[in-house]
Amino acid sequence: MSRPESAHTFPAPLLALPSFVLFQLLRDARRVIGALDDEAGLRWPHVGVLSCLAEFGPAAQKDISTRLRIDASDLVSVLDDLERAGLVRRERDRRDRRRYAVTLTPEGGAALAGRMAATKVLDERLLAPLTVPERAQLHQLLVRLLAHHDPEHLSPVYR
Amino acid sequence: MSRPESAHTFPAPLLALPSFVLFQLLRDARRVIGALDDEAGLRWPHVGVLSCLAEFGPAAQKDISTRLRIDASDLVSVLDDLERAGLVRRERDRRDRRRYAVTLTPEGGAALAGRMAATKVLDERLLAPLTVPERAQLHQLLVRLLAHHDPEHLSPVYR
DNA sequence: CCTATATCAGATCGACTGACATCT
DNA sequence: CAGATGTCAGTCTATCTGATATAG
Repeated sequence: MSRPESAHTFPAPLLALPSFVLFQLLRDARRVIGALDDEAGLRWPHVGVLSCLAEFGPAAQKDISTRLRIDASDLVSVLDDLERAGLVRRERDRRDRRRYAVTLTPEGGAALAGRMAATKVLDERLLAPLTVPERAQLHQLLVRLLAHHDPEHLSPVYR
Repeated sequence: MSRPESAHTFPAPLLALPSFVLFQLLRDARRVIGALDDEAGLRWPHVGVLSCLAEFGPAAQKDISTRLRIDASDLVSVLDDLERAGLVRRERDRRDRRRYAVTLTPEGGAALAGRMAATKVLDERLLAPLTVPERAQLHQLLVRLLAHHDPEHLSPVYR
């Protein structure tokens, strides 16, 4: 009659909350994508920074911090890692010597390209249960949601 | 002509990855829902446990751990918190004295109800940019994705 | 002098690992 | 005995707070 509640089903009231489903999906995804992280030594903030530089060109740490919504203090060690690996360079901005001009190296560009390709494969696996139009629909809805969030009203303000 | 790239837009290649959009949405949501956490002293694992007990009745810690996909060792301190707050009770299972029978108290039920109501409000705010049918569509797609994930194949196995 | 940028030290949380006592 | 259950100690990442040195 009624479907048996397996030991793996979540409580229905939680599944009724979109934010909970979102959260669980991401926990699952982290275990898959986390494998990529360990492999290359690049975790998500590293990839974010590389992508940021590739897309928008050299930037000060504050710019990267604001755009990726990462705390500026946390960015320091990420850039240390990337610089040590030769994927970015930190050069003082001569116009404003408080700032660095963080630039992507060719090696950084290559590392990013490889990582993006691998991630794309995992993303397809993540959406595999859906039909192609459904995947597009879901992706579009998620992007719209994210776009409508007002970064100015998010606390804390990424310093 | 072309839309100006504000200092707040993410790199387009990242936005093309559903997993990235998912991740960012959740980071935003966490700041909103996190306010609830601090207020009541109940964080997400606490709410998960309460909901689990309300939905499926008294359970051993192993059962809760498996169902919520939380590590059994992490569950210990969560239950300590809940027990100290009088929201659950730990009673030894007389049939198998390795196990506890964790039961929800009336106070636990009340705390859960209040929290779920508050969370529902925040979830509606999260989906506010979408029309009502779009919200249903999004939610349904997310639930289907989560349902198709095979918990058995997720590592690590929640001990 | 006040602000902005980058940095450091430290705290918290969720997730994970390994070891261990107790019970079946 | 082996295996299951609950617990403890400790690691790691992401996030956040507060303080500080340097530059505009």
